[in-house]
Amino acid sequence: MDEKGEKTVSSALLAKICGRNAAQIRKDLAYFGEFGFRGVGYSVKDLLNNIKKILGSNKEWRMAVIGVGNLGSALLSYKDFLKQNYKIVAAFDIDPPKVIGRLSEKLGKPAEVLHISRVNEVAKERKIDIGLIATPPSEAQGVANLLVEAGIRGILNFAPAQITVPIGFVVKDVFFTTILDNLVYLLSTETGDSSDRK
Amino acid sequence: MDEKGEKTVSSALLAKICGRNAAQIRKDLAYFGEFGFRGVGYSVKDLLNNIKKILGSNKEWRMAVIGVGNLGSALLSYKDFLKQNYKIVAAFDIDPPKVIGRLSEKLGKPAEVLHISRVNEVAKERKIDIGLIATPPSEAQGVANLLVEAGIRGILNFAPAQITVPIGFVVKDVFFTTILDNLVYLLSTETGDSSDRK
DNA sequence: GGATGTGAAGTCGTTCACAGCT
DNA sequence: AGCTGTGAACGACTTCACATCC
Repeated sequence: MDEKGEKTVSSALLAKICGRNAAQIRKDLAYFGEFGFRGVGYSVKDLLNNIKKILGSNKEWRMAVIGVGNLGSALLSYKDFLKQNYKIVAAFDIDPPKVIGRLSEKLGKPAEVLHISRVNEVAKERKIDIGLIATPPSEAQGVANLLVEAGIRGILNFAPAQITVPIGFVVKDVFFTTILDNLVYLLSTETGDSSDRK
Repeated sequence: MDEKGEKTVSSALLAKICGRNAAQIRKDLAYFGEFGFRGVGYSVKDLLNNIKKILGSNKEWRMAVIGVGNLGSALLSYKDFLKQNYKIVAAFDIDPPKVIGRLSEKLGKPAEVLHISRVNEVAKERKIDIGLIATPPSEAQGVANLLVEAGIRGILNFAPAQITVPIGFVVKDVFFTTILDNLVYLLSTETGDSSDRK
């Protein structure tokens, strides 16, 4: 909307777009502050900024990929689709030489992949906020421990393994198999519902 | 538990394992039928079968990967971690020759990747139930249309694009960026909460 | 007039607590 | 005695509806 030059937006319009109730939109926004103007709506620009502040996407988040196999490579090349404020600033693997060769072929330039043992040092240097675990499941907890030691507070875990971290750290799992199970449930109940529920 | 030879399990134990309330477990199970025995608990074997039936994981689900780039390759090699009842039975791309070379190197055997134009024909032959879209976002809707035409009712969409399908078809998105946004929100609220909420 | 912010009402899901079966 | 299945109590979230302000 901002790009389209829209100046204001109403809760009713936002609700329509998101497929929710307008009161829901207002309640949720009002929870974080008074962003709107009665009789007018919300300033698109201000609302955007406020939401960014709320979600933490006003600051740059620096990420490292750990495990440069198929999935890790996909993440590295996926970076074009990441929002501006996410940056992949390092890649680690247990066998960088092997991986670098494969990656360089693909990317057409020598890729930098560091040995996992350097996480601690590099985390400080490059101010890494978040680690993306893309290792085999057997290594996931070990890698998580290294990340915790390195003071990296956020972990996005792609390995199909349960990971635990001390309080103060946050892990979020990306288990596509769970979503697949969900899809299959919907398919087998045969309701013919095409919506995308949680 | 079944593998460990456990014969029965109580809602209290299941609740502990899942970190939920025991009544919740009972209510949820009771919704689908009367699986338990008063004074005893649930038969592990029976419960397992019943849950499989409910979730639709008692039947084999045949899947195709569409788009064999980094992500698609990752999916193809991920198959070891898939449950027994999920099978990847085909891979499609717009440029199979190129992809096959790259894949074969990796897998050490000539990989079979078909041209996307053959989806319709192959979907019937191989009884494909589910399509995994791993193309660039710009191609996602087009591929979805092909899958729909081919009568593939389930789509797991990895491309960062919104896809719509006719009623009777089901799309589930795997947007790891959404989970990343969520992680970042938790990190920036600084609550130090390490749990893995929805 | 028109859209927000918000108490009040309503709805939905969770937990309690116990009757009933093994 | 033990544990399920479930009505009733409870709590949380959603929607309504309107006073309030631009």
